[in-house]
Amino acid sequence: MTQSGRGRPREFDPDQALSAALQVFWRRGYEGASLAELTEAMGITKPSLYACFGNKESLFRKALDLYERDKLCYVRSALDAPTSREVAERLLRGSLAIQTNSTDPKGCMGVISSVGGTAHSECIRDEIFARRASSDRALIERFERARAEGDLPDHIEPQAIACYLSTVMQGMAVQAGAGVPVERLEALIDTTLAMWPGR
Amino acid sequence: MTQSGRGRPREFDPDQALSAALQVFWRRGYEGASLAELTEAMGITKPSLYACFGNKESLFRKALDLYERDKLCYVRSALDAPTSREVAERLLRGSLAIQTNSTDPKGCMGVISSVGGTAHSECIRDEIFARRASSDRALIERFERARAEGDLPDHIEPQAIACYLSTVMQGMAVQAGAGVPVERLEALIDTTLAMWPGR
DNA sequence: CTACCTATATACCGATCGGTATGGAAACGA
DNA sequence: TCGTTTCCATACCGATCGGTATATAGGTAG
Repeated sequence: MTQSGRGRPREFDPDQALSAALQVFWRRGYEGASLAELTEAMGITKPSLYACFGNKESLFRKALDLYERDKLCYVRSALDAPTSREVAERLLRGSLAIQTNSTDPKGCMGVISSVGGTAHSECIRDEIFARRASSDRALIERFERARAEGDLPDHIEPQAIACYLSTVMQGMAVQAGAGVPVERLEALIDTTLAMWPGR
Repeated sequence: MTQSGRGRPREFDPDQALSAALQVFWRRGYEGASLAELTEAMGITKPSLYACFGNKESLFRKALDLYERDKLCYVRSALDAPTSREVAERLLRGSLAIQTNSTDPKGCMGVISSVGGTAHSECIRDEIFARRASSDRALIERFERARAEGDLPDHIEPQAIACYLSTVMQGMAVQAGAGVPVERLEALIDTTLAMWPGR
């Protein structure tokens, strides 16, 4: 990752290679993605990968950053929705959109990489849990605001409804990863929104 | 697995060994569980394992059978509940009970073993998907009956509400596997049941 | 053109993967 | 007691794991 201008320039585009790595990590999870599959998808050799991205773990973190930046950007705008119901709808439809994209792997990369696996990848799991916790905090705060603004009944706990919504999203990720067709998941979203306890 | 009465009898209890294997598969998933960790937990050597259980895949299937028999037995009785809401409640509380048992691994073994992983374990995934599909079918049929009996409003599609409920359960499994404390998941169940659209 | 620097390609590292061959040790029927 | 049958322990199999040493190819700065 030096690129000082002196010496032979690299022959591949790091952004493009990282994007290819993201696809592999997304489909296989951290441990399921082998160096062989990664380098083949990225179109580079192992020494090039290590020179540019460090090791597998740091490559995964960079891929996770890219994932959040490119695929999870809908979360920010979803939280800006005017009512709690619209927040929920944008989050559900946004996550469904990325989880069933025809060009990307099905399901959620965070779920896929944080479930199961050996003891060697505990720090990876912790990393994902930390990011999820920060996202959950933002959601709770948004629903606290919603209750203050009258979007949610007083008997609804912001933390409970936030936990509920992210549970539905994670369950939807499992379903999408299992190959459940989009139409069924759209019906699932409609069902969820029909029961939403507020504006 | 012969046990014909002739020759030296084995020194371990296959049921006990299988139960230990289930713990490992449950915690690590199919691919995350190594033969080394399995044999150590089971207290036997690799040749004993292969003589008694076949190979890793067939050991996993036997462990999955045991899992369904011992841990998923609540599903049958849950479907016998009188109303749709009670079906949902028993399913949710039953799955939470096994997913947060202090002695067992957290989360759902089916989810853990069907998410991510390499291409070598596709048949394992297919096996789990098939079992899940059969369980989903039973749930849909139960909710069809519920609608016929007036437990569910006519505008609720049995397939949609069944998909919704299993999505919540799978999301809860992800949360439990991520270490979310039981109390929060109990609140999640309460939230879900409070929004349940029927008796 | 030269000296230097960096990327690439190949081959390799020890460790671990799932799975097995082999050689005794132990319990059965006779 | 004897032979047979089965189990167990050890060592090993090729393949793959993540990661790297080495040498050559391909550029830039002077």
